[in-house]
Amino acid sequence: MSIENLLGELNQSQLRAACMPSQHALILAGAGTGKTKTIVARAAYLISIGIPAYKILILAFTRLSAKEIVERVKMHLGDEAQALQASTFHAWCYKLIHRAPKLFGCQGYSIIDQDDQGQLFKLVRGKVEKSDLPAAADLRDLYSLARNTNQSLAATLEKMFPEFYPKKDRIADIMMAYEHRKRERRYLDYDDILDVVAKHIAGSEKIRSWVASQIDHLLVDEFQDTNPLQWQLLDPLKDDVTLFCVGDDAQSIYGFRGADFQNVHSFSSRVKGAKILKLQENYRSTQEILDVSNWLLSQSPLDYKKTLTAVRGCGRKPALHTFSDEWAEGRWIVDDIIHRKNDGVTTEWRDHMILVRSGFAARIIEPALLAKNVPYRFVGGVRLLESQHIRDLLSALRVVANPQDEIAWMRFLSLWRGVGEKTASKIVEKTLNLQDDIEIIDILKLESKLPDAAANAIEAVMANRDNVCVALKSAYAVMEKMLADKYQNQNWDKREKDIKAVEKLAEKHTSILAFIEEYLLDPIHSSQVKTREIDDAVTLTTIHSAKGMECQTCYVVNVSPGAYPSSHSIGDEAAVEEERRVLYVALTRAKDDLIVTRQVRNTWSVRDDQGKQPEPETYFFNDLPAGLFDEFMHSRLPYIPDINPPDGMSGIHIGIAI
DNA sequence: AGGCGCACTTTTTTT
DNA sequence: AAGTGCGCCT
Repeated sequence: MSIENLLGELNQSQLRAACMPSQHALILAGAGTGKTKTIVARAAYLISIGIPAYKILILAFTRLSAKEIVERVKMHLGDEAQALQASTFHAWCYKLIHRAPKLFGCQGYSIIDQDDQGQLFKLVRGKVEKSDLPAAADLRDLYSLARNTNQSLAATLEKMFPEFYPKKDRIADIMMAYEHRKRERRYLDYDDILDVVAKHIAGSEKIRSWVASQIDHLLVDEFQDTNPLQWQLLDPLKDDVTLFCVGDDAQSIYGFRGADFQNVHSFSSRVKGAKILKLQENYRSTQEILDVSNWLLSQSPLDYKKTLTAVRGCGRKPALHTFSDEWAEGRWIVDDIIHRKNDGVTTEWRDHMILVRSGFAARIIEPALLAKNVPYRFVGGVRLLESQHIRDLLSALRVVANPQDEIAWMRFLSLWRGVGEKTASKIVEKTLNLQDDIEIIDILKLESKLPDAAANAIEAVMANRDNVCVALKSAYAVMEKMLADKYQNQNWDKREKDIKAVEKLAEKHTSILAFIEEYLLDPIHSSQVKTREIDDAVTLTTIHSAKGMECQTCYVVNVSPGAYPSSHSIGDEAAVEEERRVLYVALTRAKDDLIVTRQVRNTWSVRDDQGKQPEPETYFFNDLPAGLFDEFMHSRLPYIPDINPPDGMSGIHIGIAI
């Protein structure tokens, strides 16, 4: 295909955006209006008028969508687009640091992920009463949000954990201790990756112009989900780099990570001479689906100024099904998929997408899919390198690659029987300042509490430090027994398969650190590994991971009172509005059929002392107008939002279709 | 003291 | 599935 074909597929506003002169632009594009298509066309257009592909950088939100955009451009232009780059903000910044570590003051640093960050907070927080200070994970989230939003610790604390506000001085001490420890151990956490680059770009003209010289055009997808820290990265480049930002403020769903749609609303005042364009025609869905989505937004106190119109016109009416409990809901969805495929409503498994709010919620759907042998892939589950057993194994590699890696040492040492937190930290004190392999092994062998296998595992990795795959295999050979014992009652069979998968991934790498860092920033999901060979499968996904996706038939699960909005958000208007947008994103994924399901009772919603659910007055479907959905009741209980189940009957009702 | 095993809760969302 | 609390063991 050629550039002419590609541009020929665009409507007038898309074409105007794609073929803009070299000038800053913000494209406000509603759901399904061809956002990705426009970015693809823009990149292809720029290349076609002679901009070198390597001088175009596309920043997308996930690596999946980055990859997709590049592939689509390549499909149209072929070799010309070979050098086109697309990545996430994190991957882009990491590459810069990696290319010039000295320039950014990060020589010899290694990246730690969220889990490691939590471990480090645990170390510096120490053991205290649970009510005395926030948990380590909460301290980490607090720290991260403050950085991503460029706000003070005090302000962030007041918003996030007001009950701990009086302890802000002690919490500040912990933050300082964390930063000190992090520097000392030469760790970079996820936020550091962006922060380090942002600070250096802002602080050094030399660095700024070096970065700017690599890029002529910067195309940013999902702009509504960028946060102030990310804007700090873009802002200093705008005199040399042309920005093309695409977003939809009605789809901003990353507030918990500091996403700030000020980045959208203030664009024209921040970027002088910026052109603002709008894409309003929806090509994805039928009008009935958009009616529901439009209605949801119209109920908001915020004015999104969005009413999508379907170019495709009318189709089938969305359905709303109510069940007595989540198991009946899950079973029905799977049966419905099977019926649709059998009846020829759809032809492939891949024509179906099940959207859940949380990875946890998918655990109800998965067994139902498995029970009926429906092939599926789960997007947004546990990432391979995040699972405990993989981290256990990798800790042996990490301490060899970087003997200063305290977190990895702690994990590796505490794996062995007889060694807990205290003994491990005593051993770490001795090994931490050593660089020499032989000295480290000697120390480990002298520890009476540590089994010989521990030293053997490290020795095996040291002997193969330049071949990750062999290092992994030899470490596993020594650690297998211990790991099998540790996880004997926790799906060891499944975990063992993951380990084999990691060994396979390692084949493509030599350096241990490069291997780990690639998959930290570019995560592989464990379910992806298992089902890679199946290419026709139902997609099961969290709504957050479904951004940018679309599907013929979409099931939006558990749109129950207490879930939309989640009872955790009630009382916080901004949080409730974000939940509304989450639901909006879910509804607008559907092309032909939208099926919303819910439960009479929501098992997980917060209850008060009497076991009653909170007043569901904020439930998004409270004032649902008749006629938007075809409604179906599968429960013997009538649908009453705030119901107290009679004693002894909770959760045992089997749904009967009426 | 330190570690282990058991029972218990408690789950947003992601780079 | 993983974190936390508690009592018992070495």
